[in-house]
Amino acid sequence: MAAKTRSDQRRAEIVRAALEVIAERGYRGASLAAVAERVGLTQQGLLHHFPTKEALLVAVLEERDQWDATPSAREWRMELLASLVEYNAMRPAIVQTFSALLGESVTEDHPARGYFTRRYASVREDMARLLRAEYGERLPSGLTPEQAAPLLVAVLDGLQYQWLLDPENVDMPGAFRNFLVLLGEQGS
Amino acid sequence: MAAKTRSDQRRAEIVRAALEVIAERGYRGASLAAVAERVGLTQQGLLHHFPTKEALLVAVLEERDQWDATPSAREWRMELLASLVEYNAMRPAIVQTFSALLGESVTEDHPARGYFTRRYASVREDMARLLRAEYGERLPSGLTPEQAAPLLVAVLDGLQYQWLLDPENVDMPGAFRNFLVLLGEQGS
DNA sequence: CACCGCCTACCTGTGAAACGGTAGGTTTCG
DNA sequence: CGAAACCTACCGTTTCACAGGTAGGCGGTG
Repeated sequence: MAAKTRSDQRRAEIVRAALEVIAERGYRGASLAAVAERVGLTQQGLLHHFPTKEALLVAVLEERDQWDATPSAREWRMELLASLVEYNAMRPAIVQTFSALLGESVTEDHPARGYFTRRYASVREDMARLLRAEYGERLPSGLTPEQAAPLLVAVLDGLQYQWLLDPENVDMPGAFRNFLVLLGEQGS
Repeated sequence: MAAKTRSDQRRAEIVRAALEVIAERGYRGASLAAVAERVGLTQQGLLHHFPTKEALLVAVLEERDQWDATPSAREWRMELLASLVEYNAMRPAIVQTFSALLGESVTEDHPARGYFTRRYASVREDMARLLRAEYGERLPSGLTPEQAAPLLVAVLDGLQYQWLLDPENVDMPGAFRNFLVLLGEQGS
């Protein structure tokens, strides 16, 4: 599937440009004209590939889904999670895109709201599974995987905001590793 | 100071309305007309009290500063923090306002960016202070207060997003209490 | 108390820009 | 030749903001 037709290539270019513009201005602030200009198109030329602005957003979100579906279908380990954070720390643009979208998505009738709601439910499940694989039914702290999973996700997101706002003073990968210590170890 | 002149009352009304509209549409999506209508004014009438949209945002942020400055100047305890989360869980609107603003603020040239950067630096300090008062130089896990503080803040924010997106399935106060267990106790 | 002038709090009117989207023509390429 | 890719032209709406007018309360003065 997904033959590399000329059209598909163009669409991929546009989606990448949209990621950038959304990172800079958010979804509401991202104009079709700005995205179009970045790939050397007019706004109407862009609308030929994506009939509405919302269709473009959907494509962006789908791109993201394929993005972390690649690490061989949700069979991570704790170590990989830490290195994922390190990887993210080298790509502020992409982190910024989805942090901005997450923030917007809590507002009413936002077109990404359903996506994020579903996604976080699913990510929490994945994380609970991962924690169970790592620690069994009880973490060293006594929490169940289902209790710890939302905290793990919250730390990932929360650290991203602090880091995006002040990358000089917030060591995201280091902080996350500290959290893993918190999860895994009992008083030294 | 701050005599309750007619003007000050009006401004307070407007700020409250702005909080609501921002919660629903974000800052970029919040139109002056929508805020004005909510207090029974025209958009131009509103601009008499706040000369620009940005001035209104500044007033909203200042309101927030006074908001949690009231708990007797940063002398909280861990217990109070948990009950603050419970309190927030009863006021989704206000949480939504500032979660939406935080999300937007990571985009370029956002007028609230400086505010949030400063605020988070200061909140991390406050939290480190609080943790030190509670646990001394080392938490049970071995982390220093300065290492744990960003994690505490991250959990607070991250949980808010998960809860706003899916209040039925995310028990924010409960999850936060679990985090306090993680911070304070060693395996049961 | 009557009058007057002024300042505050609004209003109407207007504008320029940006927005997403439609319609329809033209080029390019297989 | 036919379809896909892209453009020009346009439209209606919404946005923040400016300009200028008006109504009403309030203080001072005769």
